[in-house]
Amino acid sequence: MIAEIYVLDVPFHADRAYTYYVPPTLEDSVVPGSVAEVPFGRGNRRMTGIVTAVRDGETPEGAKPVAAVVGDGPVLDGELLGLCLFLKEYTLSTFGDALRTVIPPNAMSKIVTYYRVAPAGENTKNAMQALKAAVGERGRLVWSLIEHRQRFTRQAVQAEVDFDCTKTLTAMLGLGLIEKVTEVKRSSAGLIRRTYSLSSALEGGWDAAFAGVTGRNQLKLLEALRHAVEEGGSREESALFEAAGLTQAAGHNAAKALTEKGLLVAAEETDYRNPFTVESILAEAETTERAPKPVLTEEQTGAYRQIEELLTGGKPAAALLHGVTGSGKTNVILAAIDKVLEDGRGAIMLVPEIALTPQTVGIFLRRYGDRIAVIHSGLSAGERFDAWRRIREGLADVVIGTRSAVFAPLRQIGLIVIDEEQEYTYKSDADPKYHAHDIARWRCREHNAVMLLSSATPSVVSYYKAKTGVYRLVELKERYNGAALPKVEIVDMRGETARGNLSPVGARLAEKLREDKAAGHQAILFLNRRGYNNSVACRSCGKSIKCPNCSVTLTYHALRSRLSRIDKTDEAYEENRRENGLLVCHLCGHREKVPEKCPFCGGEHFLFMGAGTQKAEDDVAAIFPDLRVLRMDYDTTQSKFAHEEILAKFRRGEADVLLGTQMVTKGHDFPRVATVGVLNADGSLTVDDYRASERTFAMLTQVIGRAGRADVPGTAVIQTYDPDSEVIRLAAEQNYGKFYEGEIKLRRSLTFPPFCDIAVITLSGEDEGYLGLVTTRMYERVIELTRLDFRDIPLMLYGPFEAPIYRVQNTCRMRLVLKCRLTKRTRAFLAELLTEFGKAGPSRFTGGMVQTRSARRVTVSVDLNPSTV
DNA sequence: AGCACGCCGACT
DNA sequence: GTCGGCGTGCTC
Repeated sequence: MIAEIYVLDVPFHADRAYTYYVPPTLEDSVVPGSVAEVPFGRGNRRMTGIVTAVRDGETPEGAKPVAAVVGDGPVLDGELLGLCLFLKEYTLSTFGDALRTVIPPNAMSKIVTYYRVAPAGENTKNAMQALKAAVGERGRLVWSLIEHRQRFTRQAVQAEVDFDCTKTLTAMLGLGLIEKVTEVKRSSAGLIRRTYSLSSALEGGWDAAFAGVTGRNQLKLLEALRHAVEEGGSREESALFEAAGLTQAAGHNAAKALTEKGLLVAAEETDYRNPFTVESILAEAETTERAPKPVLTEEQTGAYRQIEELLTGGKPAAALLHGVTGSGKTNVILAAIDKVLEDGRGAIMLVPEIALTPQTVGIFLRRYGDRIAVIHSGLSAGERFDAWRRIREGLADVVIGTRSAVFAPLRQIGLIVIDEEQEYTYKSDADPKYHAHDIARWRCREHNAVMLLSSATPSVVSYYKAKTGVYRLVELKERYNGAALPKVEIVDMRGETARGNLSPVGARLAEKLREDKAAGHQAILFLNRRGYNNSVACRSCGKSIKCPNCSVTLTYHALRSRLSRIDKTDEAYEENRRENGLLVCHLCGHREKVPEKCPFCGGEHFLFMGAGTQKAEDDVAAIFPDLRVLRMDYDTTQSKFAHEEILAKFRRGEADVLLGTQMVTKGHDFPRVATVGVLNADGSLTVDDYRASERTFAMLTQVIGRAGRADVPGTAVIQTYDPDSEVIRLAAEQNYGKFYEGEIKLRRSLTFPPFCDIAVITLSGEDEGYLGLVTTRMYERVIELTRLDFRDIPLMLYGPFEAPIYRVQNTCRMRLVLKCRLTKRTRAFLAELLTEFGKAGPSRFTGGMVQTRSARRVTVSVDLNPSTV
């Protein structure tokens, strides 16, 4: 019997099925989807692999035997195995990356290789002598590092020395000083995490604790804990044992001893609570009753009927539910899910971001209760695995979650809903760079299920597919419960600036804020830029201060929550800035003080330009001292539950204004909000991306929809420097149809999606010159291949370009952009390119023109239809 | 990626 | 002479 096995952790160009033979003893357990331990490579090192196929037949020349099968039974069923293979081919990723996306890390046993010091024997002393002779000073150094460790990995040693330690370790291995061990790290069965902390009853803190201990393992454990506490590491049991270099058993003993001495306290807990438990939602709703089946309006019923028809058709299908804000799309979705559940199948509902859509989640939890599994990036590994198992075991059959929830291991899928389908969070930007739409479509085919995209402002690509019959188009045109659309006012900010109003809040918006306050209403202000000032420029030479590692200007962030408002031209103001804030890079996190002198010309005065959310908050507070402002942006939502807390506070009426970035525009439903203000509507239009209009339209439509939901008549004030903009005008009218018509014409004439696909090849490396060389070679190779072996695929090649942000963390990035049609054949071409590059290595790829060694690292990645171009 | 093999220059 | 750095090739 022979098995096809994908070995994990191999580079792209070696990532294929390898043929192993199955020893008779393993014939029962080697099945597709099972995890195998196999010898791989010249050294036959133990690697983890996934069996993708099994068949009878002659053992081919050179096949090695499967060493063992790990875990109980296959980790992947047929569908998910197929999904991994699909992901690999579709996104040009490795099988291993695909696998790790499809299943949670805890679900699979894996093989770990490490070294340990051989038990001291007769020949250790002799070996030490030989060691010195064989590997010299390096051997001594490595030995001193590992001598007292129970076990260690090569990487751990490599991290501490500046030479290649592989040879030294190999020599030690040969001398019998150390031994190599492989171990199967079993999938985690339990979900309880035990953490340790220093006993609070202990007087004298760490010093006292260390004074009370003599045992070596105990000291190691204590030291690891102190390190974790002081450096912010994990205090979780196994992490501590590992950091202390202790085996599980030794760690347990040490921990037990320390606990008995009263020095340590153990706590069994989950890292943090899942905020979306049924209990917490029901408690907030002050009811334990399940939400009843929603009552549909006539129009909603019509929409539902169309979807029902697809659901009962027994064939895979896709539909786009296009409904204006407030038309009750959620009701239609709930009805469709009810139908699917009645038929004994499950449903997946994707949302752009869980933390920003607590209301949607709440609605689903109230309706489906314990049948729901919630999946999002904030889950700890244990929580994620727990949710995954509940789904796989059939305990949960409604899954709601972000992008990765599309992989939920439901046995029978009836419906996959993608809410706010145009959101770019559905595209992954890490390998495998998949789009949730494509995964949903593939799975729906496998399950004869329906993919339902839903949005008030669909992406142009999806709407085109609906218009051309690829998707069924289902439209909702009425705002339900008759709520009127908010009144939209477009304010020309050029006039404001001319009148000397430098505040990001114009006169008209200020007036509305006053009215709202007087009437007891609330307002939302949106500004798509965080920080205080966008950039800081020298008054003498006009140059702005840039990040030393990246090619972007630094943003000024105030450290104190409020800077006192002083006249902008005052020198004292500048001094104030210098003392109370920092320049921050939004790409790499670099921070520095505002310099005393301009690094270019030595000038001593700086201009602080452009307003971010921090400054807007300050200005609003200064203009309206009695308004209570809540700011919600990246900086104020870093702690756990920060989103939820800010939103809850605002909902309870503890603030008058909610001011923030993109995250204030999402589907929150605040009944008391009368006014929404867009402080700078042009910000997203000036971005150099063919979807800039589409994004701006969606964003403005969304913000406008936040105004005046219930009985409060709403107003949206859109401030812009380009009041004639067609996009802004159409968004104000909420006229998607007309926006689409204009946009699709443009896309057709310029050949942009949906009339082509875009593949972006990015090359990155630290040495600029060398990167340029490799990029040129890659460019030439693309031309060669498309003239020869791949003459048949139509494409247009652009570039090489510098990436829009050329340098990030000192790594330069070059790009080749291809307009093409993504077919099997195009993918094969790109795979060939990647394989050649990987096999040959950059040095031969450039024909031997090699520069300094350390710089000779260039990585290539391909992104198909990326979320930003 | 990781490992082994084989080729060169700089040392004892 | 040989150690170790470095390039090359291959992975069932």
